[in-house]
Amino acid sequence: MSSTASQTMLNQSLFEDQDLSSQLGFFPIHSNFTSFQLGCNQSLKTLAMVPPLAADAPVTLSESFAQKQKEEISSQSAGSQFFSSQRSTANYWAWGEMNDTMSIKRSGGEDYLGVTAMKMKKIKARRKVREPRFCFKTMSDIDVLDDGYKWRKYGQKVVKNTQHPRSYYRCTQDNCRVKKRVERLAEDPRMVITTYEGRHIHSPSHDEDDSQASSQFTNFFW
DNA sequence: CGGATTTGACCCGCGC
DNA sequence: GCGCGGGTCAAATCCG
Repeated sequence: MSSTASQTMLNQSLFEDQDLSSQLGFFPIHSNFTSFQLGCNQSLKTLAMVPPLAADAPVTLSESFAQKQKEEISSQSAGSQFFSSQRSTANYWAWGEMNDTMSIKRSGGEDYLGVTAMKMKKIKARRKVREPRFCFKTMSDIDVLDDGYKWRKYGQKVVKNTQHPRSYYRCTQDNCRVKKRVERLAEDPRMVITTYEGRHIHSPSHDEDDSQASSQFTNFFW
């Protein structure tokens, strides 16, 4: 329960903090996902890459950097108010477009990715404001993961330099403009990349509508 | 028959 | 200004 709750918090903070300039807090690096990205307007950044394939796999990415970040963040542990203890995960390491606003924190043998602010690339002034986006990678045979919402496909496109098409979906709920796209990673077709854009104005609707008793999965991220 | 999917056309932002 | 490429539209088609 506590785990799910804070995962949801993470998700909400990603979406509500549209300019990504204020504190986003810490979140546990979860074993289900191999990467996180969040975006705003034109910018989409990789926040974290997880994990080594096996728990005992060697850490290949900038351990010294991670150590430095851990030390830095431990001196400003006030940020940990965002999330309390989480279930443990294996020994994952985070990396990404690291800058001084992102860090790794270890607490009780668990790893957290800290995002206190995002350094955005320069964003041109634009009239059209894109919805914030959230994207993750999963290893799955299934392209369209069941996330509790109902989607209608409205397009498919072959993107250059990839052999797998990208599919575009829209939430079927009236007035809900949430979109998602699904594609397979060119370098590793076992990986599915799912990108969500926007925020649902309603709760997940499965066929057998148990809206209140929604499972852990339905509110895992949104 | 109605809703979902397919798919080529169209749109539009961006870089050159 | 032009072409490229990604995103969307919508008519045709599929399917339960």
